Amino acid sequence: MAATVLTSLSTSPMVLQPSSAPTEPAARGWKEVLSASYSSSTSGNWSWDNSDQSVPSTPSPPLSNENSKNFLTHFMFDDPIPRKRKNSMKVMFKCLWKNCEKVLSTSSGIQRHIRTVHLGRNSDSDYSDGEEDFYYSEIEVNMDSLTEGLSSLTPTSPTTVAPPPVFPSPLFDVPHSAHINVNGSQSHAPTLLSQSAPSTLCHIRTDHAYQGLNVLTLPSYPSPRKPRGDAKKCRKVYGMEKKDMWCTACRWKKACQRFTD
DNA sequence: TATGCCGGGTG
DNA sequence: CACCCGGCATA
Repeated sequence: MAATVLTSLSTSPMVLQPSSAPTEPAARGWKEVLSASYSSSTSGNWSWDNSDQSVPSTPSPPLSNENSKNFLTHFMFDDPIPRKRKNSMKVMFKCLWKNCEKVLSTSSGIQRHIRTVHLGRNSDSDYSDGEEDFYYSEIEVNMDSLTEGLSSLTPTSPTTVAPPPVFPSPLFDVPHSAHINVNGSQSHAPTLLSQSAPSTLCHIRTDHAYQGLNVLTLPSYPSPRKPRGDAKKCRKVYGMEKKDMWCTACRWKKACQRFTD
C-alpha cells in the first residue's frame, strides 16, 4: 500500500549520484524546500506529495533506483496519506464571510457579491478598493463528488455534517506556503478537513492575502489568534523572586491556574 | 524586551 | 503522574 504510493511519487529529485546536468533544477532540492516550506501554521505537521498537478513535463531523469526509493521511505517517514489523484478540479471562488458559503466561479462575481452583500457598497458603482480580496478565497473543487450547484442544500452523506462555518478568517494564516512550489512538489494543508471525506475542496490558496495595502486596518474581526488575556499572572504578581509563591502551573510554565482569564 | 504557556521532554 | 524547560507568540 504505502509502497505503491511511494512508487507513484518517486519521480523525486533525490538523486544520489552527482547529477551530470549542472543546471538540474531539482538539485537545489530537498533541504531547501524543507526549511522553506514550513509555514508558521499551528500544526507543525507538513506533508508533501508530488501531486503532479498539471505539470506533465517534470524534468526528472528516467532513473529507477530502488535504493533511493528506500532511502526516501525513511526520509519522509511521515505517513504519506494516499491522496486522491487529480481528476476534475475546478477553481472556484468562495466567500469567507461568516455564515456565508457563497461560491462563484469568477473572481469578479465573488468580488461583487462581497462588495454588495457584505461590504454594503453601492451596487451600481463598480469601484473596488481591493478589500473584497480578503473575504474570498480561491479554492479547487473536486467535481466528482459534487454536482454543479453546491450552494446551500447539501445532500451529502449523513456522516459529515457540514462543518460549522468557523474558519479562522482568511488572513493571517498560511502566509505564502503556496509559493515555494518548485514545479512538482506541493505543500499541502495538513489534516484539517481532508481526511474524512475526499469530497469537497482540496486546498485553499490564500496567496492573495497581501495586496498592496492594509492588513492592519481591516475591520477588526473575531481575531483569529487567541488574544491572550492580560490578567496578571503569578509571575508578574510575585516576581521571579518569591517564585515559590506561584501556583504550580506557573512554576511549571503551564497555563496559570490561580489567575485565570 | 518580558511574559504566558504549549509541546515535549525527564525521573 | 510531578516536574522541568526550549521555544514561540504575544504584549
